[in-house]
Parts: sequence; structure tokens; C-alpha cells
Amino acid sequence: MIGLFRLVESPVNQTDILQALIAKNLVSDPNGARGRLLKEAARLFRDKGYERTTVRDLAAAVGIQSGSLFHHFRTKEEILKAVMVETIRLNTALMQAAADAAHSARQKLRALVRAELESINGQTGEAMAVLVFEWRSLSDTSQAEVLELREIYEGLWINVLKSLQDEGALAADPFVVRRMLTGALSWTVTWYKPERGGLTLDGLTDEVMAMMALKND
Amino acid sequence: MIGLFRLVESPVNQTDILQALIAKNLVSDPNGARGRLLKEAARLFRDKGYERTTVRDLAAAVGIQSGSLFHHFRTKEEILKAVMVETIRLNTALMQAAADAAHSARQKLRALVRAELESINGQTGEAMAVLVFEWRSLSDTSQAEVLELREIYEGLWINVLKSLQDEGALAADPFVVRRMLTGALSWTVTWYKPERGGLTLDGLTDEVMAMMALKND
DNA sequence: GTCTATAGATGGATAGAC
DNA sequence: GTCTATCCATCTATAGAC
Repeated sequence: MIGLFRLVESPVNQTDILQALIAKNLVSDPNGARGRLLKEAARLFRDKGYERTTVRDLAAAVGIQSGSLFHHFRTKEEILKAVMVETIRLNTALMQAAADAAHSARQKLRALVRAELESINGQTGEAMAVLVFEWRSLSDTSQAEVLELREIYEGLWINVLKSLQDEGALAADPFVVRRMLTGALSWTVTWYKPERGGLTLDGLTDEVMAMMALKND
Repeated sequence: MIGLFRLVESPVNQTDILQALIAKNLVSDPNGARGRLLKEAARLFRDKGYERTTVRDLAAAVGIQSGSLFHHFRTKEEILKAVMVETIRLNTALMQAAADAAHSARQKLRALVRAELESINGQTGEAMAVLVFEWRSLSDTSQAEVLELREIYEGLWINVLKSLQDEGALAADPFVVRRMLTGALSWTVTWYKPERGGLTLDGLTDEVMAMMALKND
């Protein structure tokens, strides 16, 4: 009964969450001109790197000339920043919903791991990789701005890890564990190819949880 | 007695290992012109990224003009490749020695974790970060070449992890675990500041080992 | 809102003197 | 082996027509 109630209370449907953010103008509609450009930009930045991607590449990817880009964005860096900001906003909402839908601290951790793996290796994968590998290409002022959003996101993890620590299930420091997980999960983007091997996203999540020393399992 | 014998048999002294590699012309003498340039290049590539680092930056770092650089290296990319190749060669030797000096599979794993953390956060830290974050800037042919060296290095890890699996101490897949560790340990370069916090390198190693679910502890 | 055209700056790499 | 000088390609961003 509680499960049903919670479903009504907080929808975990990813499409619903995306639509709600679009309605509030927090992320761009993927079908709009701006949204399509950001999607292509994320792909190019991940594949070639921000510096090696030219404004001509970006323009060509959406079928316009390079000069026309600057009607939508004032600088190339503004595009990078928009990719990062919208990605964090969307994923914070997705992770929040995933954690809310789980009931125990242990299940919440699994939900967060599962959701982050999905973000990294699924539809927002390009943008998540950009967030990790192109961070230095962002100007100092933009970095500070994006960092503020990132801290909300990280807070979700720390809360859950602290609960586990309070339960006596986690031996290591929550902040250290989160940072280890950030590295381990981000790195999957360089090797995890679901189509090739037999390892599913749930299987990968199992491996991560199996690797972690949660007591009283 | 065995401990003493092994010390004589395989020296784990880092300076000795470096000197041996220099003698075989496998890595450059850090005091020579080439070695000093590679050291500065690693620092610049890590701080600004390969693309944002100009040949003028590189030349200025060692006190020469940009044109003079091309007497030592034919292209800028050749410098990046040299940084990576020499780093892997040195660290493979260091890790091999660290693993050899330990006696149980569990102790060997700890020694590898400790040694890689030291590589990432110590003297070769800049170069190790370059290996992770500037991989895409290497041409396809160079990538293939460096990858061959990297596989020897990775083999050290897989051997130890497979031993642990055979002992029944490791629940997760050795290849997956190594990849998780690669990400987690590499990522420490973005947050671990030994001078600031109270966490020593040994303390950090303990946290990593505590996080991993090795059975029969 | 997209186009063409181009300004203005900076990059990697070369040539030849010393 | 390092210097000065410079070529030439390429990049971001702007200007103004449509």
C-alpha cells in the first residue's frame, strides 16, 4: 500500500520528470532548436573533446552555418556550460526520484548507483562524460556556478551514505566512498558496452554493490 | 628471513628502479633536457589540457624558444606520446616491484593499490592524470602503441585479482573490479590533497581496502 | 533566424643564421 | 642546439544583407 501511495506522490517516470523540467524552463526541449544543438554538442564534445570541436562542427551537426550559432549562444563556452547545467539539473531530479522510490538506505544506495550508471551509459551519457572530462575547459566563473548545482546532486549521495554509516553498515568514510564511486561509475563510460558483452545495467549494478563492503548482508 | 632475502633479490627502492630504466634508455633522465621537458609537459597538459597548451608554453617552461622544441620532437603530439609511454614504463616497473615484495594475494592487492595511489598523487601524478584525461588527444596509431604497454601493466592487476578470486575472497568479476579501481583511484587526483586533510596515503589505501568486500577478513 | 564574408587572433611547424 | 622570423592554416566571433 505504501508503495502505491508513493508512486502517486512522486512519479519516477523519467519522461514525466523531463517534461516537468522543460515546463519550468530548467532544461531545453530536446525537440527544439536549442535542445537539439545541446544534444549534438554533448556528443561532439565527448567524442573529440571541447577544444577540438569547432563552432563549424557544431553548426554542421544541426545543419546551419557557423555564424548562425551566435544568434543562440554568445560564445562557444556558453554552449559547454549549458550542456553541463542542464545535465546536472535533469540528473538531480532523476536521482532524487530514484532515491525516493526506495525504502531502505541500502535500497536507496542501489537505486542511486543504478540511476547514475544509467545516466552515464544511457541517453545522457555523452553529457555526463563531458561533465567529467571537459571540466577544465570551463572558465573559473562558470565552474563556480556549475559547482553550486553539483553540490545539491552530491548531497543526495552523502545523505544516503551517512544513513548507512549510522546503521553500522558502512565501514569507510561517506565522503571518501562517494568520491570513489564517482570515479568508478564515471569510468564505466570508457569500457562498458552493453551491446557487446552479456553484462546488463542491472548486472553491472550488482557487481558494484557486491564490490562494496556493506556489512550484515 | 624470507623478507630479507627478497629485499636483496628484488630491490623495491624506487630510485634504483628509475636508474635501471634510465640505463636501459626506457625512460629519460629527469635531469636531462628531454626529461625536464617531459616533466614540464606533463604538468602543463594536466593543468591546462593538451589542446590548450601551446608549443610556446612548453618551450617557455624549459626556457627555450618554440622553434627549438622541434629539434627534440618532430610534432607536439610526439611529446604527449612520450609522456604517456615513459609513465607507463616506469609505473609498470614500480608496480611489479611492489607486488613482488608482498607475500599473500591480499597483501599484493594492497601493495598495488598503495603504489598506484602513490603514482597518481605523488611525483608521477601529473603524467598519470594526462594518461587518463588526454587519451583522446592521442592519434589512433599512437593509442594502439601505448595500449600495448598498458596491457602489461593491467596484467599485473588481473593476476592478483584472479588469485583472490581463486581463494574465494573476491565475489565480483576481476576485470570489472580492476576497471572500477582504475576509475576510483584515478579520480583521487581531482580531490585528494594530502597536505590539507588528515588523510595520509596509507590511510587512503585503508579506506579503499575497507570499501572492497574481501571475504574472510 | 539564417546566410555570406571576413575581421582579427593564434596555433603548429619550417628555414636558415649563428 | 638555440635563435629569429615567418609561413600558412585554422579558429572564434562579428557585420550586415535577406
